[in-house]
Amino acid sequence: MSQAHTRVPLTERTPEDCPVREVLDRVGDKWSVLIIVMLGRSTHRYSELHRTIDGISQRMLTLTLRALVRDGLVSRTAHASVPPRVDYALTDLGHTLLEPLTALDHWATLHREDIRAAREHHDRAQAPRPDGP
Amino acid sequence: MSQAHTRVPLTERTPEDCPVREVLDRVGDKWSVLIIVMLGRSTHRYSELHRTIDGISQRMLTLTLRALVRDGLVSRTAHASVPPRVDYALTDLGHTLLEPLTALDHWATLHREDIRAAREHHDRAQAPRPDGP
DNA sequence: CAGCATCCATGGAGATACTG
DNA sequence: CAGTATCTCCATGGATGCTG
Repeated sequence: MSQAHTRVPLTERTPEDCPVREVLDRVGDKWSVLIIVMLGRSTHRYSELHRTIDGISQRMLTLTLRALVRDGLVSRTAHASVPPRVDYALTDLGHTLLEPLTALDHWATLHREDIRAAREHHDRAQAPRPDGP
Repeated sequence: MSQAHTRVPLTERTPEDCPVREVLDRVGDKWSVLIIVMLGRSTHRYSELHRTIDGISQRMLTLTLRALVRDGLVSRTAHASVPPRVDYALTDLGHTLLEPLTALDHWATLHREDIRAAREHHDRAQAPRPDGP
């Protein structure tokens, strides 16, 4: 870790140059973060994730897991037992991602109400007036 | 800001309970981060953003800016001059978001090659065999 | 149990043309 | 200059049924 930063603060200007965007492209979808966080706590089987995540379809769970495995963030371990058993766990790489996500989470927890407030304020500002414009 | 953390580490389990997901829902889209980062450096006018972001359509620029303004992350200042001039800037709230985004950026910069490598490795593993399966 | 395959609805996002 | 208005396309994602 000596040359990694050629001083490109956050982004240059194009979506492709931007590392943050790369992460968000992989993890900014609807389910990845949930899964990563779940696996950050402990290893889980497919069915556990399916039950716990609540709202996710088999399709999306499978697709998302595959993507995460492909990117080396999650490991997949299939046990050749009679009722098949597959465990998913965070890789070391996946664990390192947990930290910046936690930072984001702290921000979100601290400011979610600010956003809510701003939005309501803004909506109230030029909202549809009940008795006409 | 004293009771904000009832100890919900990152997510409970549902997408709705999860603050991180809330942020990603607002900022995980294709352009928000780019804009936030641009504005993190300095105030910019509409046309500057449109030129600089490169690839963004007027439609998406407008929509994204509106959403950011609505959420209180960006401020919009219209100067009533002859050629209209509108400046966009980060609000204080927007600036605080810059920090966790920077954390994400550092992670991305550090590990983008790990992901690339993992993906290539994985793709090579059970890739389409040239001479049939 | 742990998926895969298929169909289908939604809306995110680009291209283009027009306006205050 | 700083947007709006339409049209359209396609990726995301849900529901359902089948399989090793």
